[in-house]
Amino acid sequence: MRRIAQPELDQIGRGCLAFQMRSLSRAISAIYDAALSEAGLKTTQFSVLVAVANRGAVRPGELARSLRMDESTLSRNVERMCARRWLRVEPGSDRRSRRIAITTNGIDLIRAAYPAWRRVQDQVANRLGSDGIAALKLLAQRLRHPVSNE
Amino acid sequence: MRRIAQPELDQIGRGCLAFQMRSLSRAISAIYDAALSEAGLKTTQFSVLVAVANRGAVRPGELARSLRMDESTLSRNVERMCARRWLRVEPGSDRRSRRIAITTNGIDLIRAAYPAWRRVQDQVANRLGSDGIAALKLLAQRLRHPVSNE
DNA sequence: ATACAATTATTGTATATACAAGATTTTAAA
DNA sequence: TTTAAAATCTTGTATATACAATAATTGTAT
Repeated sequence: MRRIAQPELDQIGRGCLAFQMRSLSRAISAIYDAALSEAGLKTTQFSVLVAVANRGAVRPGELARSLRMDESTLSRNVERMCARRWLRVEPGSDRRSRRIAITTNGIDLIRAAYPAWRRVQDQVANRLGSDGIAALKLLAQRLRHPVSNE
Repeated sequence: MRRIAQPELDQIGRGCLAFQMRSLSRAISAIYDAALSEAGLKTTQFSVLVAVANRGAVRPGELARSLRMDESTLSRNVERMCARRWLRVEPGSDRRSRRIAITTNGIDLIRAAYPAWRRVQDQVANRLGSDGIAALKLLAQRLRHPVSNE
């Protein structure tokens, strides 16, 4: 088994694309979480809340696909948000499926959190610049649609 | 309190920069985790392992800063990795500080995981393209160093 | 009709993450 | 030197995340 040289190790550490992306995610999430904390919720919760408000009563699986989130992850998130009366789960058309709906409390919470979200969104957008925003879009596209010729 | 219109809601959902970044992080982490699972570790663990191997015995706080990770987060990660005998915590110069070191097992694990990491790194790099990689770098720079004129 | 496959969602278990609150130890100030 | 402040880590608590396993229901093939 070959030895891994020191310069190579350094390249691995700083060069790992997953690490870089996770690092960015942590950084940006911290900024948003700090801004949204005054409204008493987290970034992910805000996203889920808005998604449900946007789509009306929606099946868990469908919502998870839409948010590109694992079903079980969403399930746990919804669980917490139901406990807080921001969401509500109703029986679905099928007896195995369900429908997630937003409550009046949830709608109020979106309204209450919106100013803080707007501020931080503008602030971060400024910080990233238009090319930064474009960079984000590019990455999303590349990760969603793999290049065909390989 | 103003009502938030439907089109605006849609913009909030898909436009939230934190949400986009988290989504990317989930996507890329899933790819790396799948590749590294054959070696029995996760992306973050690999990063921490390599960082420690790279820097030699290092203080927790220093390592956390270097990885841009919360100290408590790192502490918990190290805890798990010590339980697996990949890392070891030694007394530091100070009686309040400590030094994290990699074990022989840890070094072996890096060697064992390296081929899988190399493969997935190349695969994702291909998928992102050189401009994708550049985009990632740009974002990191913008998030680390805020634009001065605002 | 019955047995098997597919759909839909939740639970078990484990890692990742971070804020706030300790617990120790050093340093600095009075 | 006694005491307050700073430094350094870990722990308490909560959320985020996902893979594998389970549970329940519906659809299908024989």
